[in-house]
Amino acid sequence: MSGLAIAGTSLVDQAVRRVRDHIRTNSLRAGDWLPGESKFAAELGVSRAVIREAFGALAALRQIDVANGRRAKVAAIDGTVMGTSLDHAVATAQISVAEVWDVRRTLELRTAELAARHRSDGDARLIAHLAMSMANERDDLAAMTQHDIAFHQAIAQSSGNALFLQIVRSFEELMRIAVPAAWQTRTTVDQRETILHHHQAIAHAIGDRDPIAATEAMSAHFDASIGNLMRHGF
Amino acid sequence: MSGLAIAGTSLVDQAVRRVRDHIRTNSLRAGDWLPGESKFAAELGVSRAVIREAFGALAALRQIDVANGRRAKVAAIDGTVMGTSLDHAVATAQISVAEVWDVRRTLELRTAELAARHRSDGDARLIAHLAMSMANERDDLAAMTQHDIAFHQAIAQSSGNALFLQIVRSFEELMRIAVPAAWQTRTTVDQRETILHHHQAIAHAIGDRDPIAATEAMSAHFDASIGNLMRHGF
DNA sequence: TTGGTATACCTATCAGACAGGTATAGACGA
DNA sequence: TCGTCTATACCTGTCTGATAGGTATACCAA
Repeated sequence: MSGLAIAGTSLVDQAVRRVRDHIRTNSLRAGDWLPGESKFAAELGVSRAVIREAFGALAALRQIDVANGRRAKVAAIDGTVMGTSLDHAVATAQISVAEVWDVRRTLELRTAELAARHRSDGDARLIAHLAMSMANERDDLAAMTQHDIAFHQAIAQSSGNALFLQIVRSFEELMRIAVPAAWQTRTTVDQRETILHHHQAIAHAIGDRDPIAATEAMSAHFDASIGNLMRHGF
Repeated sequence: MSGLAIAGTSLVDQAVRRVRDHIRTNSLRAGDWLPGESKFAAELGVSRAVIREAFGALAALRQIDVANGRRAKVAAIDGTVMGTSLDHAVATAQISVAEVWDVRRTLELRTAELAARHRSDGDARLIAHLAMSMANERDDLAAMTQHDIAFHQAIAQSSGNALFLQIVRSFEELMRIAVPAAWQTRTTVDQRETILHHHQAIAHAIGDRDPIAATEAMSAHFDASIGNLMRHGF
């Protein structure tokens, strides 16, 4: 009706591109406001429904935040996008947990190394505290899982590289399922103590600002954990 | 009006969850069909507009494919989601190119190692061919960039781990800008030859099934490339 | 100056309508 | 009997217009 359809792209796609361009052209930063839906609708000569779908798509990608009553704003970075993608890929059997864990291992050997180099004193305290909490609450599976996840994220945070943190965060959903499952395959007290010691060894190495030891401790940790996962056919 | 609003979640959010649940509950795989929009609308007691926005959100996340006239189907995995997230994060200054490149380096040292272990003969041929193409077309910046990107993706492909490939693919957009930029900071013939030799060394190591040499060659490659990027304040 | 309220603006959702793409059952010819 | 073509039912893409309800701000009163 109104507006020429450009080469096979839907109006919604064009709207998405227009909003992205607006962000780039005006060098908007996280927290900055966008014009309202009607503004974009009028500008593109399309109905508000089209812009709504475009906003919805960008909100799904966590590039903008929308809320009832107020205008949309540019969103702060958020690892949940990659997280939900991973979940979907695993749920539809396009990627195996073993493959995800290999990627995790690769990244977390590096975050351990970087954390050992760049940690602040507060970082070191938090990491040590989380390793200790895991040991203290070894009988509360849910609490221990939570600490385990926080432990790995704290290390990524200490690496000083925001992207590592976001990616490690995206593993959270999968860890929430896989960590307790792996823990329950460890039937002897010995096996469980080994895992807890690994965490403390990592914390110590980072506390000592020893990158090599940190990498090795993390490597040993993954060898033990992943080996177990694989043996149980995850 | 119709349907109780559950604790602050919008109807669209509920619809998104419902569709995701449908996929999981029925163990749908990539390519499988979903019910039509009206079916979901009737089931949830909401208007079709709500379902459309939900479908749009999932399509933006590449979890489903929608097209005019036919029902939506479960989408095959696609690294562009993380790619657009990266672009957005970099464009809004939430992540620096240096941070992305550190992550790239970390992952690609591993893909080089895995490729050396798991490559097929066809993989090795393709990788060697791309390294040679880069050298042959060293004067055509666009063609060389394309081959460079394909080279790194071919290695990730040869790793045998689909997730590595998807993540490496997500760097494509950034590489398309950064690779030519970096190339133009290399003013002497020597500097450029070095980069080309690095690529061929990687290809050889993978061809020789030598994981250690492959890792080292990739490491040397990144040292040279990133060092250059950093010095020019990217 | 302070505090509260009316109001303008904005998003969330609905209902109904129409245009145009896809797929398939059934008609038709070989 | 089998292949090919077409009419049709179903589906998505988009529009219009309307209502409900959340937010923020200008303005008035104390």
